[in-house]
Amino acid sequence: MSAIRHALNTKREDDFAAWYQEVISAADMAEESGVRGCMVIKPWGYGIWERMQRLLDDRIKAAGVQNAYFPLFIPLKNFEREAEHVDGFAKEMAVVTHHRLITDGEGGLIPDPEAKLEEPLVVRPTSETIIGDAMSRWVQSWRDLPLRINQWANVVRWEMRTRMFLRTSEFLWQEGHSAHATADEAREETMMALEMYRAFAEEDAALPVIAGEKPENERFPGAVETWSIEAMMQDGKALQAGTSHYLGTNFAQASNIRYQNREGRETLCHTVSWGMSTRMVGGLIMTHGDDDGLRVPPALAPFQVVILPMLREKPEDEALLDYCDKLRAAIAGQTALGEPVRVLLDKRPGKAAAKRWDWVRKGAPLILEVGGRDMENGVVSMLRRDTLWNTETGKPVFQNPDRDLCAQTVPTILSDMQNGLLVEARERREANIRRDITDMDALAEHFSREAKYPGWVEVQWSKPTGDRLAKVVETLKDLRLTLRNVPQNSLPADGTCIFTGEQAAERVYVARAY
RNA sequence: CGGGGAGUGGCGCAGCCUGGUAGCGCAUCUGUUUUGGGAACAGAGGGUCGCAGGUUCGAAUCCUGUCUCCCCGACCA
Repeated sequence: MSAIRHALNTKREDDFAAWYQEVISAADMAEESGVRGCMVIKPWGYGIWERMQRLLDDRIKAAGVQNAYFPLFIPLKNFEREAEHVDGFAKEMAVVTHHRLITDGEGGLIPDPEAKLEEPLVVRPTSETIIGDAMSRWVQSWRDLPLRINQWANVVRWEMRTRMFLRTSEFLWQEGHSAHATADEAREETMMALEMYRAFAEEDAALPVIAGEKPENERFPGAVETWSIEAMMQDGKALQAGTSHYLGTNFAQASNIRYQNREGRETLCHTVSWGMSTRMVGGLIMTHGDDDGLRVPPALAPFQVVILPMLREKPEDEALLDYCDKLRAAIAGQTALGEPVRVLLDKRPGKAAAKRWDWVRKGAPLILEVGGRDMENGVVSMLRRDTLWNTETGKPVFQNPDRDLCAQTVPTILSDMQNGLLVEARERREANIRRDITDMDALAEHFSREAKYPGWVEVQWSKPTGDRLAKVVETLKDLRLTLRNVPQNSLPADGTCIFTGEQAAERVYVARAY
């Protein structure tokens, strides 16, 4: 077995945080902007986000939800209406107080004191209040319900500590908002969104997730119930990858969203909100990345196949390019995962071998290198990103299929790869979940070990509330652990609560989290 | 926001303690020879040392302030 020369300098097992950052820069996904907590998303990173948008947006529209757009700025008083909401977000809001700059006389600019806003505007951290305002105008009658809206937008939360994609001051997301006549209907919508996220994560992003309800202490500020999908990263930590909230009538009350029912009585609506963000890109990296960079699931890859002609800057290049272009056209004519295959013929000058490693780091699923000898034999040299190395020789594994057959097999390979990434991630997750820990000592022991991948623990608990829950949360905090969610469809509880010793009510996941 | 570390050509770093002509590696450009698996050699270009003040004849270096990034914590749908 020969040593493999990986495409990255940092290995996951040596320094996971450093590895994560190296993937982002080596795969050319994003970079620091110089503005605190804000990043520049580069074409490859943004292309992946665009794919996520496309696929999730298709699901949103298929569910009958319509897109709209609401303002970036929210009057401060909108926020004051929902007390818990204020508490939850007040500490992390960007505020606009002036609308004009003047020179300070020393070559600089300062806000013009004369141009102070009567009422400050906050930059939206989420849009419940401003959309609630609109909903209060749009909803009059029971016939206007349900009202189901989604917006794709940027939001700002002034976070203390930021990490690219995982927690940035400004991030991109979609937020769905709906108003319903009844609690049952609103809860059904909450679950619809949760299921949509689960399906998107698993089918499109190849990210296995646990869908479940967040405990009381982890609820969205102002929500009655918060549900999430949780994914396990390769370092064993949990990442909340999407949330769906049943808001009861709290926000309807605050924004005055009422309708006249069939009996003519004024009635409060029940509202719902749900969101998924660019954080998903971070989850993708930490789930599918390896020591050679990112591996993009084919459904999300901006380019699923990259063709690299081995150009020599000589007259014969023309014939080679022609050969490659026929290959490109044949592949582009194929359908994989329900869409035309996205293929790039990378004609940039430069050595094919150097470009190959660029695309490996970016995680393009299939790389096809084509040289003069391939052309003579009517074949291509194919490299699969998911099975890159021959561990015996320490060299990349090239296959040499016939050019025309190759085009036809691309869809199968891509769909195998899509499925393979999901299976691999799911197996890794299952191998790192413990379900046999029943007392706090064992829990502490499990997470105190030097183990690189402590993973998650599913425990049984009595679902305490209020102060008793606060005590549990405090205990877990000492172990740097958090309650993740109570999975749907889990086995009923049959033991005692690991925290209180009482009869258990349900099962809940405990993990370190991002 | 607390503790720690760091900002010097595109990237990674040395120089700072003890002030005196801004350096190295990679990358880039040009040339030559190579080239079917991450090329070699030679030459060249590129930086007012994060920013703003101060001390000094002289500041990357010393002092003050400030911004940004990384790690740990606190915080965080």
